[in-house]
Amino acid sequence: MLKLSKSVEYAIFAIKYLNYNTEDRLVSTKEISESMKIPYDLLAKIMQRLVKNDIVSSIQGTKGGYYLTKPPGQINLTQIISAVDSEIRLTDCLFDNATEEDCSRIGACSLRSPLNNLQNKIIKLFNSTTLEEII
Amino acid sequence: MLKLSKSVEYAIFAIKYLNYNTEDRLVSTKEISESMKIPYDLLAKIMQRLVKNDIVSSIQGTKGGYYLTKPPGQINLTQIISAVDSEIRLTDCLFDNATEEDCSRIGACSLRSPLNNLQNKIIKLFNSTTLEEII
DNA sequence: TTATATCGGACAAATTTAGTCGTATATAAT
DNA sequence: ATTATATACGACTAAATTTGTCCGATATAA
Repeated sequence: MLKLSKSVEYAIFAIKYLNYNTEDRLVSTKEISESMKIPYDLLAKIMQRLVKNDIVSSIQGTKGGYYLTKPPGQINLTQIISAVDSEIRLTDCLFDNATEEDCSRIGACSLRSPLNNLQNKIIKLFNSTTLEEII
Repeated sequence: MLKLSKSVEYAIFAIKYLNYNTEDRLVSTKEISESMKIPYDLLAKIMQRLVKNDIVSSIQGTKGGYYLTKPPGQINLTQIISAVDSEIRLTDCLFDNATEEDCSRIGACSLRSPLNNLQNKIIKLFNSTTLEEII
C-alpha cells in the first residue's frame, strides 16, 4: 500500500516527455502513448486530470495537444498524486472533518494524531520533491 | 496507494495493547481482538507475523499468549510494515536485482534512480518513527 | 465535410487487500 | 489420558481498488 500508482508513474513519464518535446510544438496523447509505451486510453484520462490541475495545458482540435503549464522545478510530487490519484491519506480518518463513517474509532483513537504527524512529514517530503529531480 | 494497510493499523493497535497489558501476564489474540475490535482470524495471522519477525514473542498452549519482545521505542514502522505486509517498494522495480519481469523499461529507465532516492527517504523516515511515538 | 485531437463518463478486467475457515500442534488443568 | 484453550499455518473467499477499455461528444485545422 505504500506504492506509487501506475497512473502517477505514467504522469511522470508524460511530463518528462512534454518537457523535452514541446519547445516549439504541441504533443498529443497518441505520441506520448506510443513513445513511452503507455496504454492510450488510460494516458488520455491522466492527461485530462493534469490539465484540470493546471500542471499541463491543452489545445483542442486537429494539431492540438499538450504542453507543460510550468517548468518541472515548479511541479512537485504531491501535486501529481493529488491530480491523478487523490489526496494522500495514510489512513481512512486522516483528513479534516472525518466522521464515524470513515472510522468507528474516531474521537477515541489515540493513533490519529501521531499518524497525522507522520502523514504531514510524508506530504512535506513529497512537496519538496520536484519533477526536476525525478525526470 | 500511499496508505497504511489495515494489517499495519491492526498491528499497531495490538502492540499498543500488549505494551499496556503484559507487565505481569500474557495476552491472547482473543483478548486483543475483542478489546480492540479487530477481526480475530486476521489478527491471529498478524500476531504470527510479528512473532516471526521478533517484534512480539509467544507462549503456546492454555494460558499462552503474547508479549512484546522489545520496548516500543525499539520498534519502528519499517519493521512493522515489512513484517505484516512486505518490503516498502515505491515501484515494481525498486529492489536489488529487479529484472525485465518486474518492469520492461528496466535498464533504460531514467526514473529508477531518482525514485530510489525518494524511496530511501521514506524508509529513513519510517525507520526513525518508533512505536513509542505512535502508541 | 473530414480527419484528428481533447473531454468525459461508464464499464470491465485484473490485482491486491481484507477477512474466513479448517486443521495441526502445544500445554495447563482436570 | 482427556479436555479446554491457546498459538501456528496454509488454503480459500469476499471485497475493494487499481488498471485498462470503450463509446460518444466537442473542438478545430485542413
